[in-house]
Amino acid sequence: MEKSKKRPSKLETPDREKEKISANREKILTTALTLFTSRGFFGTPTSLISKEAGVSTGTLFFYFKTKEELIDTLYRRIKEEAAKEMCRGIDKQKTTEAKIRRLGTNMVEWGIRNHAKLKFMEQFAHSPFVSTSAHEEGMSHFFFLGDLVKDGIREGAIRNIDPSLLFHMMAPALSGLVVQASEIENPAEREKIVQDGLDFIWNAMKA
Amino acid sequence: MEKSKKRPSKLETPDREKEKISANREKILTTALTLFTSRGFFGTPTSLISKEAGVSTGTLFFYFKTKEELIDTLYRRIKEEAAKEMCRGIDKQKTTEAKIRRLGTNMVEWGIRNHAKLKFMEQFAHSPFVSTSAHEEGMSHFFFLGDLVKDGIREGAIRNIDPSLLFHMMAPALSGLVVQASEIENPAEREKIVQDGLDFIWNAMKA
Amino acid sequence: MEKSKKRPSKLETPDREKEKISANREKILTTALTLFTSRGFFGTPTSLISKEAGVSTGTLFFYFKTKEELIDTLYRRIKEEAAKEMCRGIDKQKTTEAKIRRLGTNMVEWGIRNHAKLKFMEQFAHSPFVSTSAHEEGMSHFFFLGDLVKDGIREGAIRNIDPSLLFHMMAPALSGLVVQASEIENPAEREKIVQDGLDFIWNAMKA
Amino acid sequence: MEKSKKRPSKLETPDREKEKISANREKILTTALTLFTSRGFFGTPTSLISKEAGVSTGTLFFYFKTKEELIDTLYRRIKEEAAKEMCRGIDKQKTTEAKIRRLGTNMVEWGIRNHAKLKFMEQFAHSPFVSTSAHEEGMSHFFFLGDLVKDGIREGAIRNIDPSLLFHMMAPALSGLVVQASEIENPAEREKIVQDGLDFIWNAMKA
DNA sequence: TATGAATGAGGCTTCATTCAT
DNA sequence: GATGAATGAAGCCTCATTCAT
Repeated sequence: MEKSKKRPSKLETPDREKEKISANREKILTTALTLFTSRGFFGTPTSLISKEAGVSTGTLFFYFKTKEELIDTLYRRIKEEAAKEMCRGIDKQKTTEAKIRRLGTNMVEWGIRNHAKLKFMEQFAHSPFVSTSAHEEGMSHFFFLGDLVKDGIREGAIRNIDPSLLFHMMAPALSGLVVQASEIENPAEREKIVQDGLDFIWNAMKA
Repeated sequence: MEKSKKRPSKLETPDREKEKISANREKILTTALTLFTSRGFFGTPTSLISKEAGVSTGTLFFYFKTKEELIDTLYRRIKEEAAKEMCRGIDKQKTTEAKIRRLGTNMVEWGIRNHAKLKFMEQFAHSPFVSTSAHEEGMSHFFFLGDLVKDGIREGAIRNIDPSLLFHMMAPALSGLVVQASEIENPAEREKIVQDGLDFIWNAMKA
Repeated sequence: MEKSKKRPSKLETPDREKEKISANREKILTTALTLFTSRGFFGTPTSLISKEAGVSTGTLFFYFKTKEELIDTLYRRIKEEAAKEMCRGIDKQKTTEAKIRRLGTNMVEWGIRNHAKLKFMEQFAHSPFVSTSAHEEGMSHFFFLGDLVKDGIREGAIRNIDPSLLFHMMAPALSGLVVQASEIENPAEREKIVQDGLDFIWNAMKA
Repeated sequence: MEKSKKRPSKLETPDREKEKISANREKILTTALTLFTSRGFFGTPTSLISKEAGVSTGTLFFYFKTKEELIDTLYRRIKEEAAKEMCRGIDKQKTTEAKIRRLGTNMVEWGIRNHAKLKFMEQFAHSPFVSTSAHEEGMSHFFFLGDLVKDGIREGAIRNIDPSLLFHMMAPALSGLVVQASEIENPAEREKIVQDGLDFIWNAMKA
């Protein structure tokens, strides 16, 4: 209704204002991540988040207008980070198979280093607590996957089936692999699992 | 005044009376199923369930001691039904591949006829709202799958990888297929999708 | 969104269901009346109302969906009662002057017997806390006043000025009289004030 | 660093410094006036006032220790202004009637030019949000009215009734007139209404 | 003077659950 | 079996006010 007259930002603050940085804001996000994954969205009162984060209720609602906005922010961030991590080094791979395998490895490695984030994504991937717009934004980061698949089909490396179907079967399978792999401590064993899993996926889709 | 006229216990339903039958009870379960899938567990107050079911709050809590017990009952029922449906006619199939394919077709057909139940399973498969015991009981109905896989590996029909990993990649992939297929109206198109999906899965696991 | 399927009311309950009678409901209304007049709308937390009424928070919100609905109900009731009281015996008066005087006397007497209600009306007559619809309903009970004035003008008993203007000057003047009169204990003195006040009003409007 | 350069105290504003002058302070007062009249006291958070005034929360509380002090200041100012306006040119009128009529005209004209202030006075005239002391100070500006009435009675121009009663009936009637008149755009029509209204009032009180 | 992040008490409302009828 | 009024803990969020910069 009323537009905030956005005072001209001082020179010191460059214009990437979208994501203000603030120690408290970050503490809240980190704490919320942990709590949401371990207790669920409704199982985590905002009062608990602020207490655990060491700030007051007021502070939480100063940074996030609603509880939903908090989870949305978290969701967007993590999806973006995951997507970025996923495609790391993919363009250096020559074959489609190599790309797919690299992508899987990336995901597994990220999942192991970021257990909480992985669980968060698993839990809220289809959750109604996350706004549609956040879901869409989150999804958008993975569009490159669709392209990769289409290219693979065109080149004859991937079986010619509906890319959407392929995506909706491959993604949860990969997800399952990451979860299984990330639960294994021993690096050698884990490597074995990951390779088996990637075989599974690649066999499923290869032409 | 006369208490418990010792109801004639039919042979099929011995008196472990876990599942009392009553019109109101059923109405509550049916209503809850729809509401839970469309609004989520916390988004569905018990008062709404009872109102929509046309009974009083008291009645709901007469049949189910807590809200959790209601969702547990629902979960157990549906998992059991899904498992029963899944293995229908499997023993008549000769090869492992045929069995796997039959199983997939069963699931898809059931998913189409029982959209609400499918969504319910998707939503609450990993949900903390469902008690651990219900989750375990639900899972137990699918043990036969593990056996099927192990047999397949022993026979050399299925690739020799950790059955648990295989299960945790195959199950969500199948799930994805059912969801995708059940969203397609045209039977011919759907059949195509299903076959492609089953190819995907079988290629993934075959030796 | 969803219409309550209004079960067929049992024979014992005649169909004037609009205003359910319930000891608790009445206690809440009475308590709220007192508190609102002495502390204002925002100065009176719902928790205080329920505490003073001797019921739980839940009970208050069982009978009134929101705090606003509570004040609305109160407002409608009191306006209706006041209007009913105001026109008591007016049709028995022959002249317009007699009618106006009778009406004034009625108001004063009612105001003295119902001090809290009088203050409530004074305070919330133009208040934004009361919904527009309640304001309109409340006003509607006083339409007969407009008719009375118009009749008076037609008959030549009242000066020919815009009835709306007349109403908006007479009403608050009468209101002022009631308040002033109701603060006087001694009946004789009070009677004097009332007569002076009515003279004031009648002289103002008479042709 | 140099503190209080001992501002040159103009003769008109001796240093009782009750009313500091500052652009920001004035902006806050103006904004608050508008917001309070359109949204009420409790409906207007201090944060909204400061935002709309284009200053920070801190600044608002620098000039006004509390929210109540803000409304008090506003109330005192407006009452004083209204009273000053009301008696403009009254001493030049010879008869009591002329004085009363002049006073009414003054009020109406001021009310039209200062709609927000008029509404503010209407709304907070009996409000508990305004401190008693502010109410008393505000009232004191209108004492001259009491004197005018008493004089009128002594001279036989005004009917001999309790001046307090008269005041409490006349004031709201006049108030009603101002509101009604100020809602009319057309100057000629308005003039008509004002004259009718003043007739109403004068007839009410004349001997 | 001016800023705006930080505070925390307190307000309104929801909802699972009980129990007398 | 069935009803629905009653309960009260707990949740989300607002907002006046402070204070370090």
